[in-house]
Amino acid sequence: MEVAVERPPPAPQVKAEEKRPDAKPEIAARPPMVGSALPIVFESFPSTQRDAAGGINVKQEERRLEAARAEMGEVREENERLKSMLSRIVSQYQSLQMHFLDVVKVQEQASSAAKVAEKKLPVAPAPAPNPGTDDDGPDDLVSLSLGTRANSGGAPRRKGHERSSSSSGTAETTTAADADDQGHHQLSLGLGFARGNGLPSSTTTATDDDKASHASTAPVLNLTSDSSGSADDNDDAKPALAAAGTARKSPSAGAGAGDRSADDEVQQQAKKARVSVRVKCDTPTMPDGCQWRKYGQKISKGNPCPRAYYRCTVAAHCPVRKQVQRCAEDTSILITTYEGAHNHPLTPAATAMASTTSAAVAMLTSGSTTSAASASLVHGHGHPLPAAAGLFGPTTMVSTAASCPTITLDLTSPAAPHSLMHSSPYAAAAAAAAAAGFESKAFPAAWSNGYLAYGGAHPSYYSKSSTSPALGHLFGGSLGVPSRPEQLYAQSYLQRASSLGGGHGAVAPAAVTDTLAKAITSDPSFQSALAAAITSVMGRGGAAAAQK
DNA sequence: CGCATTTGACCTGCGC
DNA sequence: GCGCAGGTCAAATGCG
Repeated sequence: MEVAVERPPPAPQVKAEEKRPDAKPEIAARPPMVGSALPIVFESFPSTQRDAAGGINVKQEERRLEAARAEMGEVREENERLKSMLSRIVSQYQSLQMHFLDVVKVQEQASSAAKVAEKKLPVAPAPAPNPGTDDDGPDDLVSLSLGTRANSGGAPRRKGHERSSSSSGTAETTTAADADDQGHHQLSLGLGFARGNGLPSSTTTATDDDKASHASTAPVLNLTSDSSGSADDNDDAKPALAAAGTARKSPSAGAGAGDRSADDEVQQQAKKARVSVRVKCDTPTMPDGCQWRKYGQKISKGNPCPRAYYRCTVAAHCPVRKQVQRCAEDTSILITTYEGAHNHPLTPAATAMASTTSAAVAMLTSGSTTSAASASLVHGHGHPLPAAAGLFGPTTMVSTAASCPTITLDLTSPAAPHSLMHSSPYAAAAAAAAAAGFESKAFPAAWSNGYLAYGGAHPSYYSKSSTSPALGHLFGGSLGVPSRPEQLYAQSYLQRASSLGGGHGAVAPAAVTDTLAKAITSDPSFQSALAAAITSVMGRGGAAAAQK
């Protein structure tokens, strides 16, 4: 087994990054979140503060300036602490990965010895074990590709809805190369399952898709859910594997699906898993950075609050939908259920949420099927659902009993951020978000200064978004999505390792918690962006380690 | 006037 | 097969 490496070139992920020529891959080299390097706009000291007589209340202004300087100093210190913490996390990750690679090597040696002994057996992929079994071999390595899809130059990009789209002008597949051809970088939300070695099917798929989609400007749909795809892959050998319990029962399932259009199939795949997010929110919908159009409302059984149905309207044919419903027990809690994958560039904040939810979907789908392609998450050992719990922390629930398996990120329970920090940074962020109440929409001066002005440089993204553009700048435009599989791998592995190791892997100082709480109270969508940021940072460390 | 929302009708899947 | 519930459609309505 080897770590699946899908490393697209570090193309700009969002337009925000294009505005930052100084952006560097290392987080430590980034411009500080708050510092003199940033064009801070002192909005809180406008010229209108001058008195009407034309004189200046010098004392008052000086006092304010001093306060602002002190505040900046504090934030700078926090920033330094954060940076040191991140570097520590990265180094710890690297050592963990070295250890992991050692283990992998030992396993590879063992499995190669076993293969020598079983030379008679065909090479065909064995039927996937039940999720949770520990006999995932190296071949079962599955990695998750989340996010930016720059032209990866033939790198495995997709495994799943492999299907010839050449016969239809409504093809839903467009490759990253196409996106580049069209002059925009496709920051998309992809859940790709890439084999750690070989990848014959994905490679051919990419080629086919390239051919088919060159004539099309259809948008990308990257949610590569596993059941159908794997059924397509293996329908001759493992027909029963398609019965993952989530797909609509279709007699024509498989590569030769006759009546079902490609669009339908994509829809089916996108519908398989959902992510439900529970947050305390006073607004009608959770500000997640996307534009939504309401298309229906229903009173569902057991809840007097109506359930609203929204469709993403950022792109014309974006398949993403969400359901919004208030909790029956506590109407201040908003339950937002996301379904599908965006086929268009996202704002950083929306990307963060999308990556969070899609990562949850990845966890879910990796554990909800028995296909070989999705035998388990990344390192493929143990129980996928616990793995999901490890990623998302104690505030996560996974429900696979329903026809549409749903993973619930409960950001309302007042969990203890400090303890959660030990097991999952994401959970810590979620808990911090919960502790912060997720309610304030006001930006304190420290956050509104500079960031808003700077981040607002991309009106095309934020013209109608309900989410502050500040987030885009906060994360440098490059943290929206863990763009490489090893990033998620890194995240998952580090979290697991750190939890196994008694929590010494990702211990955060209390100051970080304070920072989180401060930031989260600044913007309701910060928690999602933060989650993606942590994911990305850790992933970056993982990528750096993988290159060594 | 165009767009978003509302809302009743219709469709589909699932359980009995 | 029937009924129920969830989900979607589309005409009507409201709003800027």
